Order: sequence, then C-alpha cells, then structure tokens
Amino acid sequence: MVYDSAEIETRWQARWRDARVFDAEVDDSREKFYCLEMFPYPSGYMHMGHVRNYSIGDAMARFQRLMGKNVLYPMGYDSFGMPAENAAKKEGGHPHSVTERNIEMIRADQERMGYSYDWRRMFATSTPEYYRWNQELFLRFNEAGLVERRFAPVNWCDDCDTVLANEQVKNNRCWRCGLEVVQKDMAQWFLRMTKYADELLDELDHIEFPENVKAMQRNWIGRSHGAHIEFPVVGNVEGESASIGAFTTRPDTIFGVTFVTLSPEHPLCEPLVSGTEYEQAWRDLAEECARMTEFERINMLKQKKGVPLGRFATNPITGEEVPIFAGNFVVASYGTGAVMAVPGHDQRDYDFAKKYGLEIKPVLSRNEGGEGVEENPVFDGLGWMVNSTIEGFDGLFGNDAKTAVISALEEKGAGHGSTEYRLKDWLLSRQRFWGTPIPMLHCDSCGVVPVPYEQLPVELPLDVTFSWEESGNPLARSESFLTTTCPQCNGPARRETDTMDTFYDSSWYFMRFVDSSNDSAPFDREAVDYWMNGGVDLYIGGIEHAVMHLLYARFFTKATRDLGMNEVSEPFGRLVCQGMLNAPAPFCVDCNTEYHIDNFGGDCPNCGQGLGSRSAKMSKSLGNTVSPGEMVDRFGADTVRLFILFGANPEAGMDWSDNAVIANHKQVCSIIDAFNHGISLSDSPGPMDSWLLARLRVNQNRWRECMEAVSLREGVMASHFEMLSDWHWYLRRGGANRDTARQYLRGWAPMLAPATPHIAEEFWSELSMGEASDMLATHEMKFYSGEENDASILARESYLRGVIESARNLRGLAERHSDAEISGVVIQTAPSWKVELSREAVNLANEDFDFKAKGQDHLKSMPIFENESLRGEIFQTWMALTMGSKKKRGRIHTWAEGEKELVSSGLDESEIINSASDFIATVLEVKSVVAYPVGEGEDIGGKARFAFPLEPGVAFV
RNA sequence: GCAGGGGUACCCGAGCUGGUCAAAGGGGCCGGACUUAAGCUCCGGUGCGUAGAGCUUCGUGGGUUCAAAUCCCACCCCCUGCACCA
Repeated sequence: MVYDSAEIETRWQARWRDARVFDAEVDDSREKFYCLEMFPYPSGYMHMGHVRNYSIGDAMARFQRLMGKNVLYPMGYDSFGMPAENAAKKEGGHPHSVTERNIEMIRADQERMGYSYDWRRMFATSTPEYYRWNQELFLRFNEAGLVERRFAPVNWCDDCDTVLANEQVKNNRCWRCGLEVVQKDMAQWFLRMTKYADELLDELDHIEFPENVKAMQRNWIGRSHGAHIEFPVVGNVEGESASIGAFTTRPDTIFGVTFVTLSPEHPLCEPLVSGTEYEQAWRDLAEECARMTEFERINMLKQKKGVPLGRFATNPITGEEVPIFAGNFVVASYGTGAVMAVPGHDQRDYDFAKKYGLEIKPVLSRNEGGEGVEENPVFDGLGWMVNSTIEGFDGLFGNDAKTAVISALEEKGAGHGSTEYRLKDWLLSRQRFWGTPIPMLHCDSCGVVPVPYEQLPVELPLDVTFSWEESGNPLARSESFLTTTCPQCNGPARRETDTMDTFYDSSWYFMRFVDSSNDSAPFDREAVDYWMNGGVDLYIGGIEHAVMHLLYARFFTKATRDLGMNEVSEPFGRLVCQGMLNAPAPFCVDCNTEYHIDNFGGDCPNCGQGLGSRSAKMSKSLGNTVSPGEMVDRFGADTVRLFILFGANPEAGMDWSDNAVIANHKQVCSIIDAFNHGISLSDSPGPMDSWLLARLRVNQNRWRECMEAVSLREGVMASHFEMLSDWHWYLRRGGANRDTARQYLRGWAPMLAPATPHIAEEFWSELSMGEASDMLATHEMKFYSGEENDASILARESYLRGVIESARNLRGLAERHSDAEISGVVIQTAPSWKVELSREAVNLANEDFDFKAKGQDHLKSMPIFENESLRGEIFQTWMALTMGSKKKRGRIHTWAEGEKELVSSGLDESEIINSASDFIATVLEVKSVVAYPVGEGEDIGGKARFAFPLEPGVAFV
C-alpha cells in the first residue's frame, strides 16, 4: 500500500508543536534524562550524517519519555566560524546574514524529520545573547588565573589567516583547510587547561566513554612520570654557569648516560657554540629542522642526525663528563627540549651513538644477578641495575631503582621526581572576525585591561564589509569597534581584535541549554545541577570530536565548577559516537583510490584499469552523498528514520543502500496494514489470543532492555520486525479477535514511536476510538511483570512450531524414500512411561539433584524400572534426559523453563497436534494429520522409537 | 613502534558471563503459492549428508575442558588514533 507520509507527518508535527508536548521544566519529583546531540555548524541543508545523529538521539529521547522520565532534549547551532566568513566574501554580504539563512534551512529540515526538541531552548552561538556569556566566563576565568597572554611560538595557518590550537593541527596541517602550518612568534591568549591535566586524565577511568575515545584523550594528555635532572655544563657559558635540564622517564638508567642531546632550537645551543668551529654545523642543522616540510620530516626521521656542540656536561650522579649534541630527533616542545642519552637502553640513542661512534654503556640486566649486555634492538624494559659506579644501586629493580636514583638526585639538589604532559595550554585567540570578541582592551598607560562586566557584550560590528581582496581580520580595520575608553584611566584605548576559537562556544553550550533564556547569568545554578546531575545522560556525536571538543568541554565543566557555578565534574555521563555513513563509490584496486561517482562504469583516471565499487564515507568530493530531503519526499521521515536505526547499531559504520531503504519502506507499509486489519476485526475469541498477548509482553521486555542499552538496532528489530511477524503468525493460526488485537496494537504503538513516531501517533489516536486519549508523545508506558503462565503458553506454541519444522525437514527426506505420493502424516508422541521419566527428571532437577552421583540408583528405585522388557530403553531414556551424550547435554539442561513446565505439567502432545491438525496439514501440504501417543495406535513406519518427550516420531504416508 | 577496536556462512550483521549453536535478524539467491503476468504479496529453502545418523564450519596454529564461535597463548590480517614524547 502507499500511504501519504507527508500528510501524516506534518499533521502530527503541528499537533505536537501546538500542544507543546516537548517542553521540559525542572521537576525534582521526577527522574530526569538529558539527551543531547553535538549541535551542528549550520552550513546549509541537513546532511545524512546529521539525520543519523539526530534520529538516534530522538529515538532515545522519545523512549525515555515513554519510560516516564523528564526528558530535556534541546537543539541549537554552533554558528561562529570561518565558512560563514568565506560565504560572506563570496556573496559580498555579512557572516551574520549567511548564518541566519543557514540556520533557517537546517532547522526546517530538522522539523520535517519530526525530532522532538524543546525548541524554546534553541539558540545560536553567534548571537550576542549567547556570546556575551562567553565573554563573561572569560573574564571570570581571567580572575581565577586561568587566562594568560603569552608571547610564544604558535601554529599559523596562512590560508585561514589565523593561529591554531595544538589540537587543531593534524600531521602538521590545519584541521580545517589542510594547509601546512608554520611557526610564528606572537602574543596570544591562552586558557590554562594544563591546570586540570591530572583530573582530566584520572576521571577518564570513571566515565562511560567508548574505549577508543578514552584512549585518544589519554594519549593526548600524555602524562609520563619520571625525573627532571640537571646536567651542569662544564665551564662557563657567556661568563656564567649553566645547566641543562632534562626530563626522563628512566632515571634508573642514569649510570648509562654517555651524552646529552638538545633539540636544535634549544636556547642553550647558540651560547654554547657561538664563535666556535661547531657553530656553522649547528646553524645548518637548526635551519634544516626549521624549514622541513612534513614530507621531508617523515623521511628524515628515519635517520638520526646530530652535531656535537663541542662542550661537555656533568652527570650529576656519577660526576662523569659527557659530550653535548644537538639532534634532530629531540622535540623542542616536549619536556625541556633536552634529553639525557642512554644508548644502552634506548633505541634512538643507540642508533645515534652507533652513527657517531659514541660510547654505549649497558646498566640494566634482564635477569636478577645477570650482566648488562649491549644488544640491538636494545633492552628497554625494566631490569636490575648493574655497572653503577656508586655503591647502593646495583641489584635494584624497576620502580625501586627509579625511586632510589630520584632520592639521590634530590639529596644532591640535582633533580627531582617530575611529571610531564603532552597536553598544552589551550591557545584560544584567533585572528578572525566571526567569533566571540575577546573582552580585553589595550591602554597605552594601563596596559592590557579587562572590559568591565557591565559593558558586556562586546559586540561584533555589523557594518563591516567582506571581500577576498582584503585579507586579515576585518575587526582590525573597524574604527568604530577599535576605539574605546580605558575603564581604569578613562584615557583612549583600543579593543583587542582577536576573537575566540569557536570550540570555546561549544565547551559549555550544554549548560546553557538547561536555562537558555536566562539574561542575568550564563545559567541558573539550580537548573544546571538538576539537568546536569551525573552529566548529560546520553551524548551523541561523531568520533572526530574525540579530543578537541570533548576535552575542552570536560575542562570547562571542571573550571566552572571551581568557579562555584555548578556541582558537576564531568559533562557527559554516557557518550555514544555514531559510526560513519558510507555509500558506494568507484574504486581502483591497484591504485587503492576512490573516485567521484561520475567515474562509475569507467576506467581509473590514474592507471586505466576498470573501476570496481567500494563502500566509502559519504562525502561531497566523492559525490556519493544522499539527500535527506529527497528521501523524505519519496518515503517519508518515518521510513528514513527506520532505515537509519535498523541499518546498524549507533556505533557501527553503515552502508547506504537504496534497496534497503525500499525494504524498510515496505516494512512501514506492512505495519500500517497490520494496524488497519487489526482495527477492523470483529469479536472472535480463539486459542491463539493468549499466545499473542504473551508475545507482546515478551517483545516489550526485550525491546525495553535493548533501548535502555542504546542497542537501537535490536530494539527496532523487536518493535518493527518481531512484533509484525508475531502478528502474522497469529493471523495464520486463525487468530481474529478484535479485543485481543486492540490490546496487542495498543501495546505495540508506543514501541513504534521512538523510530517511527508519526505512524505510531496516528495508530495511537485511531486506537482510542473516540475516547479521550493522551498523545503518545506524552504517554507513559506500563509494563506487565509477566503473567504466570506466559512461559508455558509460549512453549506450547513453539513446541508446535518445532514439530512442524522438523516434520518439514523430514518430508523432504520422505519424498526421496517413498515411491507413492505423500498424502498424510502420522505423528507418534512419546509413550507415557517416557513422559513419566521426564517429569521425574525435571522435578529432581528443580531440587538440584546430583544425577551424576545418584541418578542411576534413583532410576532403579522407581517402580517403572520393574518393567523388564523395557529396562534397556528406560535406562537409555533416563540417561538421555539427565546426562546426555559427549556432545549433547541431557534434555533437562537444554529445555527452556517453559518446556520444563510443559513436561512437568503433564502435557498431552497429541492433543496439541490434533487441535492444530488442519493448520499442520496446510503447511506440510498433506491431506491428513493424525497424532497419538506411542502404543495407542499402529506403529507406522517404525517411528515409535524416535518418540521422545517434546520430540515426537513422525512418519509420512 | 605505541594505544584502542575488529576478523562469524554469498553479503551485512547478532552471539563471545563455555553446553539449548549448523549459529538470530536483514539483504541476495533458489523454489512454491497467489496472479493473465509480475518487478506485488505471502510461504519455504539456502555447509555436506541423512526417514531424523553422522561429518565439516566462526582469521591461522596450539592449549584448557566431558564440551570452545565463546576461555588461555602465539601468529597473521584489517580499521582508528598518536608518534623520534625522552
């Protein structure tokens, strides 16, 4: 059937909106659920990645409402950023108008999908109503000593005309445009995130993030424990004594130090070599390292390169004098930019020492009491100290050795235990227009002065023009913006023209959502503590934010906590990173390259081979994107949502497939048919009614478990697939009762709501039959705690299905073995003595009877064992029931609860089969079906011997 | 190199707190029913084998166990992130 998806969907969207059903308010009496998706950068229409992200979130928000939770589910726009500036340049407009337009476009798309946001809370970060709080927070951070203006070497992107944070440089390239970054020395604003390094790292153990995200953050923070050791330079440097500080994680190898290596940029290099024969070689090396492109660097890294600086440093423990080198493999920005070299136990040092003929001193042994030996590859594990030139160290192992060396250093005042981080302070300032102005100003007499709170917001001027001709930051050219008065001396002052990194905006937006219309504070304390208690309950977004956004947001939450603004420490209780959306793209196996879809069916532009196809991430450059709008027009939002959720679990990657979308659309149509049919039934009670309702309860419980675990694929399978096939089975088995159907459908409709809310709501209102009915969107589901006899009702039917299934298999075999046409089936169920034995076994099993030890004796004590002619068979049956064979366990262990119940309640298998004989005859395509227990009729085909409880003997005739 | 995640039938994908697992579900394919005919809908089949046996199968090779897709060890391969980080 075809249904008018657009009509149904837009009608319900309007009704939800008019009834304000998704508005959420603080309510201490109710359990809250804060469901959040990473808010989008509004770049135009919504794309499929967004659809996936929001469909997952909306399903969970709707599910939790059905569970009776107070659900906060907001949406907003991360609307500062470069693309709007570029668009403004292209169009000759202002980023503000570009942004407003894009927000309207994406919002319309989101509304058409039926997402259940509380739209009252919507905001865009590029509005003064939002960014004034960015500025206020900045001032408060400044007061708390978290803001620093430093003159420092920073990463600069020429294309984007701005500096970048460490986190925004990937492989030495700009994260946004891919251009190689260059180093520049500039005065920049930093947020002191390193203050929170330990907490950011340690708390990772206690939050529900995917392992890979945690690993990436740990890696990024990069804490390592070790020692800071001072190596005094022999002789004076520029007339003064000097010392090289080095960080090492292996103080236990201090006796193996045979040289010291500085990074070529190290500030001591120049004074050490200045005016010596070594100066030129050092200059060459330093210059080479400075101008190395990424490509060259990777190649160069394969070979260690260094130059002697002609001077020596003293090992503070041993007093030995070792030569000082500059080496290309020492990173200036990590630790102190200097390393103590232990070629005996560090591969890089070893390679370097071999190349330049330096001494190699093994000072650790692999075995207790062993010797230190030179090896390649070197032994870099923990070992026992040997060859120490001072008493008291040899024989110490691992951490004890490290501790001993550190104490010795501390005693001599030559070093101390130390912890280093890879994490750097957050470089916050950007030389861009479309961002939050940093609320600072520069006064000739007072210096750098914060803008007073009451003067906030510092607004971006709207009278600025954008063009490709003028590069740089338009703010720096806007006199109206620049000119101001110093609040301290009332003299003339210039505003800071740097704006904030847009990641600042998204570092606290989840807290703004709890109270987004507040115009006297970023957010209310009570609201944030209610909604953010335990963090956002479910946060969904892409893995690409694993380090940057998620780390900044965690930092902000802790920093604002310490400002007394909330009592939350971790912003996100549970994080789900949705997988990639893939679609086929032309692919050349030889070149291992994907091409634009225009190349489908053609040859590889590179090598000329015929192109195959491969699933690749949807991207504009490949052209393999799918337009959500088009899909919604064709199939409706419900189908698109169902496809997205059924296609793969949230974390898994998923492939777009037109066929699968069509298949899901059919599924939606079948469900609609089922409801229409179900509503039209008349009173006709039957034996299948209790079965159907039992199935409803089973499916509901399974569905709830899956949804709670955010296993949406499994959840949807229960709600949109299992429920339908059970309905079909009910009809096939002759079920046709109006009352039962209504109960089933009323239980089913809410289950449909998370994935396909519009049809679910439509059914729900149809089922109300004129009664005043709540909307499904605000309905709270009731769950049955499982009626007592569900298990046996279900077991009875699955027994029948099992018999039919095995009979069907046997029919195939029988056809090959029988000359005559098959016309009937005779089913012999287990003889009463076997049933009796099973019942006894099941009852014993319920009491944890030890069959291994006492089973045989127990059998012998049973009256039935008196029957000598059956004794052998009785014994075999008993063993099959209780012990099983090598490969198969006894039946009492394999039967499900319901099956055991059937057995112990003394079921009459023949009765079950005979009562369904017409049905069985139809599905087995035979004319007659006869069932009787073994012995109560002729043993047709000698099949009596197969008969076992729940496994009858089947003979085709 | 380090870290994290994986390798299940024609494909996707569940299972992986050991037995009820020849292994859910979907897609594809094959067959049947319905139909003038279907690209529609429904039903069934889809490792080999067989009037119910048995055999082989969950990356490869070992091991533990009465019993392994599941637990342990080694190896191979794939994806993701970081990377001369001292």
